[in-house]
Formats: sequence, C-alpha cells, structure tokens
Amino acid sequence: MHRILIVDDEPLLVNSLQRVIRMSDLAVSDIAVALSGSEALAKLQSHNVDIVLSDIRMPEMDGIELIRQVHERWPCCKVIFLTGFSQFDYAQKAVQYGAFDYLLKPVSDRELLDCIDRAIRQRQRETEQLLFQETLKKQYEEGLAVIRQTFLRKLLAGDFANIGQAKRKMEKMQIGLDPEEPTVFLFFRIDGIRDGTGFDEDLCVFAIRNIAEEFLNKPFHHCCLEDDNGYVIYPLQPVGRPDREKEPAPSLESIAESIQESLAFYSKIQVTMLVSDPAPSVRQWPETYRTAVSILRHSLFLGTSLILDFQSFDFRKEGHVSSLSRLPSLHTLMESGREREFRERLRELFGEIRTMQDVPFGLYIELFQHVSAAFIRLINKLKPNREQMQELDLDLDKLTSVRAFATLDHMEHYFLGAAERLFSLMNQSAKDHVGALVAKVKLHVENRLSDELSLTALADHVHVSAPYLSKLFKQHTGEGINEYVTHARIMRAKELLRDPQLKVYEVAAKVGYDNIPYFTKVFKKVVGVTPQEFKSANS
DNA sequence: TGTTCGGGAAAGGTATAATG
DNA sequence: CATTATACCTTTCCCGAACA
Repeated sequence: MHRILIVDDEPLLVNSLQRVIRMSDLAVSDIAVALSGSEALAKLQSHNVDIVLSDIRMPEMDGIELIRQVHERWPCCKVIFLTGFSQFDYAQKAVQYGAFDYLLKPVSDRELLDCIDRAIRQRQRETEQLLFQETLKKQYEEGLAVIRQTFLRKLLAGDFANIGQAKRKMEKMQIGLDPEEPTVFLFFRIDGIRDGTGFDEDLCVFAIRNIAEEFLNKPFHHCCLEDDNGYVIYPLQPVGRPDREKEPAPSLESIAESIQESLAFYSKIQVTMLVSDPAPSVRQWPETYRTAVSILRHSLFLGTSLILDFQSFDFRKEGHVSSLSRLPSLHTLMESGREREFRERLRELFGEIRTMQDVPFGLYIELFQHVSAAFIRLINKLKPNREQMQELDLDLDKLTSVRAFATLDHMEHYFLGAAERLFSLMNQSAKDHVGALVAKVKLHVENRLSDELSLTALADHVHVSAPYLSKLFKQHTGEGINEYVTHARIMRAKELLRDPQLKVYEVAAKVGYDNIPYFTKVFKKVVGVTPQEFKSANS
C-alpha cells in the first residue's frame, strides 16, 4: 500500500482531491495533506510518503523548490504537479527537474486517478528493482568473502604463480593489501570459552572479528581468514604514514593485548595470539605461516591466553617425561580395568609435562601417541558395535590427531572423559559376558538334574576352566555353584516327593543321587526334615 | 583376560550300624 | 525293608598367587 501527500494552499481543492482518491480503488493506504511547501516537507519527514501531489504555484515556496528538496532527500518519492494553463512552461520545467508528470487544471477525476496509478506502478517497479539489486549485491559480497578466503589460503599455502598475478587478483577481490609490501600476521587461537555464554565456534570467530577489527581498522590494511586448524588469521600492512608524524605508533603486541582483554571481558573468550615477524613479500607468506602454526602448536604447554611472537620458541630443546616409561604401562592399567590407577597415571603424565618449561613438540607427540595408543589398543580389543561406539562418543579425529587439540588441558580433558566411557563399556560388556555364561549354566542344571553336575562337568559344558567358572558364578550370583546345584536338586526332589507313586530312592535317582543315605543327609540339611518325613507330611 | 597350581576346607561317597 | 545316623576316607571346591 502507498501513501500520498497532497500539497495545495487552497483547502477546498485539497479536500476534493482527497475525497476523489479515497473513493477510488487505488492501492493507497494513507492520505496526508499540507497547505504549504514547508508543511509538506515536515510531513515528508514524519510520514513515509511515496507520492506527492502538489500545486505548482504556492506562496513562500513554489513547486520547483519543493521538488528540488524532495529529490535530494527522498529520491524514491514521485511528484505529480497540478498546474494552471498559464503556468504550462513552468510545469514542463518541473518535469525536467524530475517530476513524474503534471496535470492541467481543472483536472478530471479519471485523469487524476490514472496519473496516480501510473506513479504507483512505477514506484513499485523501482522498489522491486532496488530490492533485486540489494540481494544481488549481498550475494556478491558473500560470494566474494568465500572467494577471498580461498584465495588467501592459497597464498598462505604458496599456491600462486607470481607476484603480479597475486596483485591483480587482490585488487579484483578488493583485498586492501599490497603483495609486494611487508606483511605482519596476527593469529588467534581460541583457547576456551567461559561456560554459560552459549557460544559455539562460529560465534566465537564472529566475536573475534568484531573486536579485532575495531582495533585494527585504523592502523592497518587488513583482511581476515580462517585456516584448517581453526586459527583466525589477519595479514596486516600498516596504513601509509610516510615518516612525517614521528609519534610512535602503538606496537602490534600492545594492540594484541588490548584485543585479548576486550575479548575476555566482553565475550568471555580466551584466545592466544601470535604476532609474526614481517614477511617481506607474499612470497614469504607460506614460510611465515608455517612457522606461526608450529609455534602455536608448541605453545600448548605454556597455558592459555598468551601473546606469542617468533622468538617465543626454541625448537631444539630436549625434554624427558619420566612417568611416560613407568610400569605398569598405561595400556596395562587400562586393559586390566584399573580405572583409578589409570586416571592417576594420566593426571601424573599431564601434570609432569605441565610443570616443564619449553616442552619440545616431539615430546608432546610422544605423550599423545602413548596415551592414544593405549586407547586404540583397548578399543580394538573390545570390538564395540555401532551403538556402543556411539555411546563411547569418541571423536576419532581427536583420538588420532594431535592437531585436534588446542591446549594441553583440552587433551587431558578429552582423554579423561573418553577413559571414563571406555571403562564403563568394558565393565558393561564383561558383565554381559558373565551373565550369559551363568545363565547357560543354570539352564543346563535345571534341564539335567539327574546327570552328573560337578563343577568340572559344568565347566566343560560352557568351555571354561573349573576354577574360573566357580569364581565367575560366585561373583555374579553371590552363591557357590555347588550350592546352587544342590538347592536345585532338592527343590525338584520336594516336588517329586509329593507324588505318592514315587519311592524316596526313585526320587533320589531322578535328581541325581545314587547314594540314598547321602541324599537323605543333604535333604535334611536343606529342608530340615528327612525325605520320608516330608513325603508323609505332603501326600 | 584366562589358566594353572597348591593346599586347606568342605563336600561327596561308602560302609556299617541303628531304627521304626 | 526302607530309611536314617555315624564314622571314615576320598574327592572336589575354592582361594590366593603366579604365570602366559
């Protein structure tokens, strides 16, 4: 729906125009009126007017001046003039100024409405066009962002033909950097998010960019990309200030500190930042990038919220972690289900590395391999099915790649969590296994009470050794296996003794006792009375 | 994890006497 | 005669320790 503003210094004419338009079926939702040019401008300011219908000749401000101002401030607004025959030239001039059309007075209703209708249609077309253009622009910008990222990643990987080509592409993509100028890189590694912010990784990156760019916008030409490690990277080139103002620019390190503080304060995001040495030209980008990444990885041991530079690390240092070689090994502890000891050892390992300074990366890998090997070994042994695997919720990337961890804390946390789930699965499957075994034994006993049911026979039946079966049975049911067999036999005997046809010695034989005195002895012990007494009492 | 071993405890087995 | 009690011997159980 559209809004119309009628401007004329004759209230009578205004009213009649208003009435005509209101009675029509034009797509008009609101009709405002103004009796002078300045009032018209005020109405335009407060209402959202699409079409102005104005007399061309008014006191204090004439139509030409009005249209000048309207076009300047509301370029989308259509203006239609009403003009007397005597001002015909004047009206034509107004059209030159951008008026939509003019109508000669007196104007017929038909003419008026037709003209307004045309204005409305044109306005609509223009709106649609504008919308289309904006969508297009947005899509282009989004696409450009992706293309930029891809291109920047290629530059960091050294995947470009020559500097000239890189330069042309940079200009085309509106990346405000000069590949022939020295570039410093600012890296962000997300160390952690304070609980309760509900931030996921994407939001974190968004927050980092927001805050970082606030600090970087003035002093640097920059662009932004994310790499496969999840690092947010800013290549920076100082904004040209050719030595005239010698006031020292704040160092990038101090800017980094400010960004870090802001992030921690406003977004509760902990980041470690790295300021690279300058790369003289785009040719040195890949080397600088590799160095930066390896420093960020090495710095895992130093903690979180660091500001690093290329001098932070000496890669040649050696290190040794004594708890790595302690026996029993981590995997032994794990496989024998000694959960408490396992956790202690794991904490010890990480603790020892945490107290060391300047841990060489090789040691970090050794630690990771040592721990992950124990996990993988146990998983292979347990052979979990798909559901169990899901229950374990092991991020296989993490289990197999040291790179998946931003900090030592993450790594420890991950392994402790995984261990807990793995141990519980182990106990579960052990329980299931034993349960099945016991059930099988019980079923066998119930079915063949008259057979020999010694521990050895039962163990043979389920294919485990006798002592082992005895142990498992007792662990699982709380009673001894022979106790169970005897009880089952006597219970059956009690049932059979109710049958008056059966002699005691026949019953004894049916439940596996060939020796009558012995049967009697056992029966009395369990039931409290001898078989004969029981029989006479119940028949 | 599963098995083997040794030894003391417990249960099984047998012969025999006793009982109703 | 069927059953039970008793004495005595044999076998089995079962635990911890050690092993693979």
